[in-house]
Amino acid sequence: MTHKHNKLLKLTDFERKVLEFTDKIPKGRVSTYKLIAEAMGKPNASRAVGNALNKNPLMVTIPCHRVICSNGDLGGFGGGPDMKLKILTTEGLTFNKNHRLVNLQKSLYNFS
DNA sequence: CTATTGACGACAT
DNA sequence: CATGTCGCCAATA
Repeated sequence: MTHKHNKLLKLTDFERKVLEFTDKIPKGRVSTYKLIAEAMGKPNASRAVGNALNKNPLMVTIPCHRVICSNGDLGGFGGGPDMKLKILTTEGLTFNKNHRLVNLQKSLYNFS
């Protein structure tokens, strides 16, 4: 614990904030990299948001699988896109043949 | 300080 | 719809 990996304490403010928002997304709903960036007051940092999530795939308690692309596309995932799809499907969401979330608007969680 | 690297996004083809 | 290009941004080397 002392010299081992305690990533939690190495988080930058930006990363911590991203995880805070992500943690608010309820099961069965999703948000997007873009929306989180906007919620943070940095509307053009969607890419950085994704990178922040990528750095912390170890945070099992935080539902990073519920963050997808603005166009409904799946987006990335540490455990692989197939796993992300499987989890979200289990949570009640549906994706079409083009790996796009069906009825994105309806599933979007509103921050603020 | 500069360069590179991505779980992105908007647009053009 | 699929793919490519370019702009953005924070973290790292």
